Amino acid sequence: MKYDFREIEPKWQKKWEEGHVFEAEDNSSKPKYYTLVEFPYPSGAGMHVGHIKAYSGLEVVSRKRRMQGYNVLFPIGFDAYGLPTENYAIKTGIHPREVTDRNIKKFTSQLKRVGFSFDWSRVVDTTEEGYYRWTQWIFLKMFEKGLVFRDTALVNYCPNCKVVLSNEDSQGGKCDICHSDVVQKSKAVWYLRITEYADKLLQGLDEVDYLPNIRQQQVNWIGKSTGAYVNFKLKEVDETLRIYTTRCDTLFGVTFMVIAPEHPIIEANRQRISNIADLDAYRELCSKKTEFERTQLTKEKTGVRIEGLTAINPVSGKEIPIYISDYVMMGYGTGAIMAVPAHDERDYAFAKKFGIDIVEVIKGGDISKAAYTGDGEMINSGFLNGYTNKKDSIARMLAYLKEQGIGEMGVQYKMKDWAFNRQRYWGEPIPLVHCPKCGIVAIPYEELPLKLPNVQNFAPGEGGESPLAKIDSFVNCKCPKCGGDARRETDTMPQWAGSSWYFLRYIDPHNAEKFADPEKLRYWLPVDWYNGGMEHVTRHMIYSRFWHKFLYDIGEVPTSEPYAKRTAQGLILGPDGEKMSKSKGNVVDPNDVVDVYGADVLRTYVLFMGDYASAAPWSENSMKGCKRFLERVADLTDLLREDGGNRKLESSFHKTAKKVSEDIEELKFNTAIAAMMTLINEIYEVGSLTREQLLILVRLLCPFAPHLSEELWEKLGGKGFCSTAAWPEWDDGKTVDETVEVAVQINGKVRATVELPMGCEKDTAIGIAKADPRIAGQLAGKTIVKEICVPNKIINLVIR
RNA sequence: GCCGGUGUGUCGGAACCGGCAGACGAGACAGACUCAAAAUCUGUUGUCCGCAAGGGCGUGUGGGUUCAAGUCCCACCACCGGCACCA
Repeated sequence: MKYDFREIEPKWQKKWEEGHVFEAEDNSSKPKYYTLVEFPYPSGAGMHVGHIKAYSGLEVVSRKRRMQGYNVLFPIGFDAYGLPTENYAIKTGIHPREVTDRNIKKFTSQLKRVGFSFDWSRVVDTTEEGYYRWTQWIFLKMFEKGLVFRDTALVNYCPNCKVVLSNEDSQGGKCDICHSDVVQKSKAVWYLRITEYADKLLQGLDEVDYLPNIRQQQVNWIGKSTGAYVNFKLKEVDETLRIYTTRCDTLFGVTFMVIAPEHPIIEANRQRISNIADLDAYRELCSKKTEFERTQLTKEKTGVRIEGLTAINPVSGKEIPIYISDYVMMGYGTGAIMAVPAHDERDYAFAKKFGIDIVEVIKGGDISKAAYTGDGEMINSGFLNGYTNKKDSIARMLAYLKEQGIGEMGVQYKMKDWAFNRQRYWGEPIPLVHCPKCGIVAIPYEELPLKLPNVQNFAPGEGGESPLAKIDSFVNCKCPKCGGDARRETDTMPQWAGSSWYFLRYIDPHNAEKFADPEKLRYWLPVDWYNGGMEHVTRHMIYSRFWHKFLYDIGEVPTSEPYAKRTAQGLILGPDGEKMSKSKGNVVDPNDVVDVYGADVLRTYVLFMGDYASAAPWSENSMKGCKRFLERVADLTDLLREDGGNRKLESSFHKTAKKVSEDIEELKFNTAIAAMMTLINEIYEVGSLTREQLLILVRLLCPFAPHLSEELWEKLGGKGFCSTAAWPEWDDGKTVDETVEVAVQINGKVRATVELPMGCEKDTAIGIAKADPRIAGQLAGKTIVKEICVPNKIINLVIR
């Protein structure tokens, strides 16, 4: 058959659409399967081949599941709120709504051209009122349950984008959007109390099947540490300085304390501190540093001693100095530490620089040279002397602290609460009102959605306030509680809000009464398989798990975890092996590929190019190999014979069906395709095949190259759509050949191969092997010391 | 520094539970077809010695376990990703 993709691809895309072939059924007796891919941000640049790879994986799984008789939900949508669109709007004056609609249109047509089997009747757009109404609704539920709070705090602020960033969005001290340096700024911001869910998010990982590296990254991100809080009495005032430590058993070795420059105890004791001017100068210096600079200066320790405040070591009773230093962070623990210079590298460096005593409490190192951080016998530690096990000494000290009322066990997380607002226009309005009398008041649920007003100027204000602050008609309102004059919150939600629950909306996208019908949620949840990029593992994944767990706790969803299984695809690199980027000019546009090679070749190639989870460079030549493969499949129609059945081919078909079926489940698409290539190479060698055999191959190929498969299916008189035909079964018994080639080794080196009947007995096999002339030659005049025979695998004769 | 991962031909990459390393694809070389090129088809293609038969060496490095190691163990090196003065 002639392979004319330009004709067959649009033909089948149209037929699928008209036949509603890929739409999920709502009231089905079939088992369900929910496959989810990360919905794209509709950028102006259009789709990228990376999107194609990201979607092709579960596309294949979804198509296979349908053929296996599942009711499959494989939806798509658009995560359309976000800065790039807004920045583009500011530059061009075109409204973000218009830009978004245009981009979504572009993405839709590109996705359809590739023939993805998405359920297009369930498309979700996070910027639509019918959608963000429910984003606001969930937010209000969180507000109601006390998970939303406002705080003035040091926040990550991007001076270029003029927005507050969450920790997750400012990794490495760089703004995630524009990559400029993030600075610390004191600001009133909204937070979601995600830390309240830290433990649940950690424990939930045991219930799900995530790739190990994904799981590990989340564990690290949550960063749970178990330790103790200890209260240090101050000499001059009746106050205590509370610290957090993971090694409370080293308390006898504490010779000084360090607090973060922002620690409130300084403000509280200004009059008492004799060198307050020095402290202020140091604090001023720190506040100017970016987070990045602060964390990069790992070698040289700086700090200032607080004159006028002295702490007392609660176990030794000794007076110890207190310093401020920027190596202690206000955002972790209590913002204060007990320093044990003998057994902590940072404290050691600080003590050396400031000439502070170093007291050894764990034997094993040489503290005149360096801090010793290993294990060993406790010394100089009163009642802890002689302990050699860290666990025991910590337990003993914890008991003591509790008994004396000076401390207790504590848990800390690296994860921080989620800064949940942006001073931007293109986002969900936060449905809260500031009332001079009542404080912060939620707007009533019935008034949702709180619509984003239409504005002309999208630029943020110079003072970093939201463009919405300039719209009086939006800002001025009545307090829902007391009816008095009030002002609306003018910040909007961050980009990650809409994507935190979109997988729920797909289940019931047109519901105007609820975010989704509970019955439908019960049927479809959890998502059976979620695939996306590694870059979302610590942000979107954590956020959406948090929202879902919250909804579970208030009885709105039936499962505690949203995603049963999570995998990630690797990047597609440019032909030069570098990450694709506009500036490098190495970006491949999927449209260009489809124009020249067709969608089926593109789809097959992105899955064939390498291990799905690893990065691999684009190679047009390699793609040509996939084109040849599909052409050779199309040409198989020339080899059809009634008697084309050949014993060898029959087992090859069974083997291929098994291999393709199993590999798809493990995301090993490259070897699945290789198996089909091997099969057609064999068919060409044999020279003929039957119609039934070709129909098997066509169905195996269908998830990868569905247009060609449909065309062949139709040509061969298959019933209905190939896409809904039954997935080929295989017979394990028939995947086995009658004979096997077994390698015969002498002293571990292969010297011959012999053809043996499958399952041949050991003695017989060795007999045949010895009879082989080449083996016999080697054995002449030697003694056989050992004979090893693994049936159907190998024979090894050890001789002397 | 900590956590995770990777290291195999010229390239992308295969290899189940330890059992013939290099499947499949690309590239290269040779041949067929062609006036020619492209496309297509056939063959060769880890490396070294050899006319050949055959043999030696080969999965980042060094050791080890085993009849047998890309695969297991120990030590190290390089690269990639994430976190990072986290107390």
